[in-house]
Amino acid sequence: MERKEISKAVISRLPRYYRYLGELIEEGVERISSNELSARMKVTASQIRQDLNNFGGFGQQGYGYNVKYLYAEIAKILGIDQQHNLIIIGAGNLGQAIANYTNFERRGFVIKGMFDINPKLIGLVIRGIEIRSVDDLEFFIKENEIQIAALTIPKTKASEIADRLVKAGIKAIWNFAHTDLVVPDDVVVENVHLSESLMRLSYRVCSMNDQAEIEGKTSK
Amino acid sequence: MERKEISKAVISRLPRYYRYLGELIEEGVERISSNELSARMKVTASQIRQDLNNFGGFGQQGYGYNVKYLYAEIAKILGIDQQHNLIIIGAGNLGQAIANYTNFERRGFVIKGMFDINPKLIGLVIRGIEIRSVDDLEFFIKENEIQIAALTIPKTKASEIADRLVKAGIKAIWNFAHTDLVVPDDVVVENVHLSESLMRLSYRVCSMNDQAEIEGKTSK
DNA sequence: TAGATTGTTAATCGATTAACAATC
DNA sequence: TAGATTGTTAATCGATTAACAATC
Repeated sequence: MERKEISKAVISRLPRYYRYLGELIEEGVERISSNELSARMKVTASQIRQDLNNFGGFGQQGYGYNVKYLYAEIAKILGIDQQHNLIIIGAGNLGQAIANYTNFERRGFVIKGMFDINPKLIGLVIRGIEIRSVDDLEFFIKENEIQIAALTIPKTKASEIADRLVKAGIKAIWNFAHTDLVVPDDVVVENVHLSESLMRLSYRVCSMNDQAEIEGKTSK
Repeated sequence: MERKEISKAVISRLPRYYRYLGELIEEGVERISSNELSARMKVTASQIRQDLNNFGGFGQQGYGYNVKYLYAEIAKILGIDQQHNLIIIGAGNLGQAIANYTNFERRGFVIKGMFDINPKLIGLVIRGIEIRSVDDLEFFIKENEIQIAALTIPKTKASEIADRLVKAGIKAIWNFAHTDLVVPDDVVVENVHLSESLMRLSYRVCSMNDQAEIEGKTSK
């Protein structure tokens, strides 16, 4: 069964399609054409059709796409129709923010436990999730069939913990630490580097300022 | 003064270069060739040279790049050699996580205030930053020359607050709400959509599983 | 059936990589 | 000077957009 490799660009657009389709369902819209969706999402209709056709023909000529059907299909593609067991390592503000975000659960991401090294935090319960000692990490992962670990700890500890996670058989790391983790090929790492995001923002603010200056000088 | 438009891909790589150069400085490395850096960062040397040459010739033939100099130059390009005044709107866990992250300050991002609508939070002080009522938003922005607003509030309130921010003269929004904000062309929006990041992770975990299954069937 | 809109192929555009002359 | 490595041009690769035949 030959599986065409899907480009990263396509995959990263899928969640956004999913979000818009969810909104359409809430609005009670039953069907939508690539053209209408294109206008809403500010992407080309061509791109929408190309992206979707990587996974199959979900539409119908002359009709468009059935919103609910497409929504469900994208959920399947993203794997959010299945349950994913998750742990959070690092029970600081960021870890707690994730633990408190109930929407993840609606997408099948079930937070089974939190871990920290701070004795003051260990034993606390957040939204029904207990904070445990990192000493119990390996045992807990196996016992609870944990697939994903969110890493919300300082970068100094990150690679050490990542190694332990890999050895314990974790499938994926959602990495918030400001460092690039080195893991085997069959372990997925998704980085959320907030400081890099903020720097990109800074660049754009500055280049916007420069532009305004130039225009101010030349036109008026 | 003709400014060549720099592609988004290049800009999004700059913070990563910056991070690696910072690590090299810590290690006491004085100079580095595009080839050595390429090996560390797992990108091609060609890409490094191309990326940097968008902004000027920072290297020297036969020598490579001076680490400290390049580090400082990238800081200038990103605008993190300047101070940026920032506010956080939404003093929940995520807002507090950002407020507590002292590294932002080292890059010139100074958090001047936090805002919330919850009376229980208003008046609290986090790391010297007071939580204020959103009623005071417009006054505070003008009084404190705020350029950037981090939006860590639920999506239902996001566009209303975004409109107020734009009217109050904010230059950039760091948007953590799960919605696309509509703002004028001269206002920058940088999105951090955590749920979309988690869905991408989910996709990759699932396609990894599929692959393992296929290989399991065909090879052994 | 006629009109609408998809699925898909072809054309274009942009980004990455390779190659090498310039130069420290 | 000879060796190393950049800056930059050319070649390749991939992603986006346009076009249109297929078909509901």
